[in-house]
Amino acid sequence: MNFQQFRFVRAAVRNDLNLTEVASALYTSQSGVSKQIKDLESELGIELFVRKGKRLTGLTKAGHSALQMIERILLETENLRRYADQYHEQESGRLVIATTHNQAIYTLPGAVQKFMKLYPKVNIELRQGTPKYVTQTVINGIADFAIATEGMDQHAELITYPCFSWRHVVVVPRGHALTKKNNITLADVAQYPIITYNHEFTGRTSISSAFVQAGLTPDVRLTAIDADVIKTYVDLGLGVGIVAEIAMRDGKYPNLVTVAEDVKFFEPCTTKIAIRRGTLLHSYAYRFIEMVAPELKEAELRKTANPA
Amino acid sequence: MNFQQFRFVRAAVRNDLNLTEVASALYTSQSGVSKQIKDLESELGIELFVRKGKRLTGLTKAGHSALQMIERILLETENLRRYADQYHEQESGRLVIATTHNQAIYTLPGAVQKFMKLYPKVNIELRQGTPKYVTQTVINGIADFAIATEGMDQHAELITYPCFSWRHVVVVPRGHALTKKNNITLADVAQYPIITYNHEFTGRTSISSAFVQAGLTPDVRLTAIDADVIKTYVDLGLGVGIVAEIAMRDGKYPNLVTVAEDVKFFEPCTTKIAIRRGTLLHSYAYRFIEMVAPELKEAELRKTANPA
DNA sequence: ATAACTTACGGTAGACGTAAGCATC
DNA sequence: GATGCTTACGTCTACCGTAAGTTAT
Repeated sequence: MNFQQFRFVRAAVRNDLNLTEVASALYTSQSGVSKQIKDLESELGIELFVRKGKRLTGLTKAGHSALQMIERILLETENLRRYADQYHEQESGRLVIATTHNQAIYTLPGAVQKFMKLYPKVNIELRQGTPKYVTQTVINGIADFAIATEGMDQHAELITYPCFSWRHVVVVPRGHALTKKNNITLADVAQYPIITYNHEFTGRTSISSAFVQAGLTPDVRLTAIDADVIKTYVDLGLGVGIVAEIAMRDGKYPNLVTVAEDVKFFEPCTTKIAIRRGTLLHSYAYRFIEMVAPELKEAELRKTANPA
Repeated sequence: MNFQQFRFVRAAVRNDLNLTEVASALYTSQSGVSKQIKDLESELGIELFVRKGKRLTGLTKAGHSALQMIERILLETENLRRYADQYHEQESGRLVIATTHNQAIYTLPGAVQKFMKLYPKVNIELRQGTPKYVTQTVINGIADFAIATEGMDQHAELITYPCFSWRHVVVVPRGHALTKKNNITLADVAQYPIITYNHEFTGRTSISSAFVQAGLTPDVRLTAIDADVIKTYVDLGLGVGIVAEIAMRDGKYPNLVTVAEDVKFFEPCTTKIAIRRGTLLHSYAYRFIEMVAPELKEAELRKTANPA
């Protein structure tokens, strides 16, 4: 039993049981991976993987349980290494952040800029994707933490911390009919084609529920993954946009205006930071989080994510 | 980083930082231990031990935290091995039970006998000692579980399960004055020299508190670690014995009788089984526990000792 | 003076990589 | 036939043990 074997097993599961991929992902030879896994199985006296001839097709029942233990052991070993690193006052390394487009482009830039000045030797990686991808990336330990708004609360493996709240706003080109109307209602908005986020990719619960509650079925003509695409099409006069208010603060589309911003058609959304339970981060990761949400202090995060 | 290094660090702390002892305990060379520990320290980039010249004198602050992580990693690795063993339906191995004399001699024999028939290839080791030794042995992972009455509830690392309750009884030689008296009180008992358990070694809270509550200061003339010694001296007429009622069921001292057994001078004691939290036992260990306390089922023990 | 850790060094087991073999798709 | 796992084998790293060196008690 050694850590390398554990890493191979974990990677095998994460790479669809393709040992060739595992080998390339972990920068080693395929035959070595194969042998180490077999060695581990023989030492434990149980088969971890179901094999069909020479192909791995799944985990055995025992393998499933063993995998959980192995993942925990590796997690804690990585914690130990990170702990040592930070004790060492190390200020170089990697910082992997899983996030969605909205956060990557509208909320993170300020923190990233500050962080890069403070820790010039830390390599920042933004892993951008859907909420599902974001949570998976953190659960797998590929990213140190996540910043996103949707899809992070349903996972027992994650612990989430609220950062800030915001609402969706209605956006139209300057001079649009809605800009001339007073006392705008959601029904008024629903009379125009809607351009907003793709549900599957971005989550837009608060938007949908607002229309449902008002008894309206909006004509969602076009959906996109990020606000910039949406704004581009609204700018072209193809419909009324609904985007996060933070997406309107960059002033890059001078021809677009928000309407009835005081009406608050939609329930607020809360952007959260998620850390995998039991994960200890580098000290600079906590610094980064504090830059995004100053009220989230390292001591608190460490305590809640690592009870005991 | 490898498991051997972790084992060396753990053993170093458990063997008073004496690496020579560590080497002999783990059946390896002293120089190897020394080198591996240094290698680990250099890989982590932190000193785990405080050194005074060539002698280890303590743990550093970082070493203290690292030790906790290391112990947890080793614990879970041992769990993995045991899990595999039991999946393998393995019926050979070791079963280490930490216990006190009283349990070793009066409650365990029946279970041990049954167990040895059922699992002839399992080596049973009874680690007998004081309550403090018993708890320490389980916390260190040297014993699989403990059976004892006192001193196990104060440890957060342990989870205890009540097995059965019993009381202490008053024992005298046949024909003793107390056997002729009716309506015996504790005050009557206190008029004679008392022979009972050594407080430090065995714990005798319920005995002491009974006398305190009755406003009596008994003349505890002789204390011993085990009931057989006590009974021997009572048999010689040197005083009145107070022993666990279970110790009177063997019939080996035909000249001794209990007095006023219906009076119940002392509060009941509960003998408990303790498992270190996070420890997974061999299946045969659960079988043994069920033999001692049939209501303690494997599923329940595994669930409570291994949440998540 | 003794106990105890470190350093040096040679031997060996085990991990790694290349290449060939064989089983699925 | 292509992909992908296993087996075989040579290489080399790194762990282990012996022995000598060094530092506290």
